[in-house]
Amino acid sequence: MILEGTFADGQRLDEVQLAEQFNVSRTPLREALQRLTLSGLVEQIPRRGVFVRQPGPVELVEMFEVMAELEAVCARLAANRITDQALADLKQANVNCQRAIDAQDTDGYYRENERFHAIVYHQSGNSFLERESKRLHRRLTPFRRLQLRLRGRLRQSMSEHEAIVAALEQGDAVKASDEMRAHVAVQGEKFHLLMSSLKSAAE
Amino acid sequence: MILEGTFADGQRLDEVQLAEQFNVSRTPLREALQRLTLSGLVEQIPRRGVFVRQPGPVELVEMFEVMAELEAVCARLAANRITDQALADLKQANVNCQRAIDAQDTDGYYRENERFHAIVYHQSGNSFLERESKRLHRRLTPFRRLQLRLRGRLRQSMSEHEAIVAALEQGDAVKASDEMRAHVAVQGEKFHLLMSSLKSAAE
DNA sequence: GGCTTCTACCTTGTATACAAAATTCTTGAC
DNA sequence: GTCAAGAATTTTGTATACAAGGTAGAAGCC
Repeated sequence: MILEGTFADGQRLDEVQLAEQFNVSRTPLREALQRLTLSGLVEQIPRRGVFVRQPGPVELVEMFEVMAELEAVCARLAANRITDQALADLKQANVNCQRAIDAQDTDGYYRENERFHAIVYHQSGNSFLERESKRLHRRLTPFRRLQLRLRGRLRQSMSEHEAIVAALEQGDAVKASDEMRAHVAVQGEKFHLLMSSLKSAAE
Repeated sequence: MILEGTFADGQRLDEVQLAEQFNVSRTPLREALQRLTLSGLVEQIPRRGVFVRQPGPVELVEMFEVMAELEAVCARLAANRITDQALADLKQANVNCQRAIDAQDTDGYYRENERFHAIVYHQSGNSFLERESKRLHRRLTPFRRLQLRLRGRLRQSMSEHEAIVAALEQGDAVKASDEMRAHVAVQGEKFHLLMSSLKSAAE
C-alpha cells in the first residue's frame, strides 16, 4: 500500500488530486477510501475529508497486546486440533527460516515467518478467528517487520518458534498459548525498538 | 438495522430498488453497502452485486468462541487494572439486572447486561481491545438476545455476573478470565437453543 | 427434444455535472 | 492594527448519464 511512508500522519487526502494521479474519477476513488477507512488506515470525518491516521505509540502497543492474545488463543486451540501434516509444515517453515537466517535473507525469513503464523491461525480450527488474526497481522505488518532489525532477534525468534512447535506437538495447550503470547508480545528490547522506530517515522 | 429478518440469506440487494426505496441515488447507497460489506453483514461479489450473508451455524459458533476469548482477555486484564469506581458500577449494573428479572423486564435486563460487559471491556485498559470487543458484541447482538429466552437462563447469567465481579474484586485474573469465558461461551443448553433458533430463522 | 450459441436486456461500475457545506480571503468597522 | 463578518473559492456529497460486463431468453443446430 502507498501509505507506508509516502503520507505523513494527519495529512488530508485530496480526492481530486488522488483521482487524477490514478487516472480514475472521484467515484471509485471515494469507494477505495471508504475501504481504507474501515481497515483503520485512514479516518473519515464527514464534510471534512479523509485523513491518514498513523497509530500513535499507545495504540500500537494496544494493538500488539491484542495480537499477542489472539495468537495465544490460536495456539491454545491448535494444541488440541492440529493435524500431523500441519506440524510437519511448521517444522519445515522453521527449517526454511533457519536457512534464511544463515543466508542473511531477511525477506525470505519474513516470508517463512508469516507462513508459520498463518499455519497456527488455520490450525485453530476456527476460520473466523483465523480471518480476524490475519486481518490484525496484516495491519501490524510494517511495524512487526521493524523488530526483525533488532540484533540477534532472528535467532531468538527462531528458538521461540521451536518451543511453540514442541508445545503443540505435546498437545500442551497452556504452554503453547504462553509461548506464543510471549513470542508476539512487545516487551523489553522490542518495546524500545518500536518506540524509536516511531520517532524516526515522525520526522 | 434492516437486515434483522427482512432479508433472506443469499438474497441479492438490488441497488436501484433500494435507492428509490430510500429516496437517494445509487452513489450514496453503494457507499452504504460497502460499509455493510466491511462489517460482514453482506458479501460483495464484483460485477455480480451484493448479497446478504447470514452466518451459518458453524460460523456462528466460531464467532461466539472468539467473543468468549476476547471477553476472557478483557476480564483477565481488567482484574489488574480495574478501578474502584468501575467495580461499584458493575455491582450497580448487577442490582439493576436483578430488578429487571424480578419485574420480568427483558429489555431492561438486556440493557443492563450490555452495560455490564461494556464496563469490563473498558476496564481492560486497552481501548483497541475495547473497540474490537464492542464490534463483535454488536455483530452478535441478535443471536445473543435469543439465549435470554432460555428458561432460567436469566437467573444463571446473574450468578455468573456476580462470580465475575468477585474475581475482579479479588484481582484474580485467571478466575475472572475463566468465569467470563464460560459465561459467554455457547455450550450445553445454549448451543441447542442457538441451533433451533437458526432453524426457525431459516423458514 | 435437448444443447449450444448469439443477442437483447439488465445490472454493476465509472465519469461527469451539480448542490451543499466548509474554509479562506477580503473588506470593513472599531 | 486587529477582529469580525461576509463573500468567494475550494471541497465533500449526491444525482444522473454512460460504458462495460453478465445473465437470461430465444433461435438454430445436432
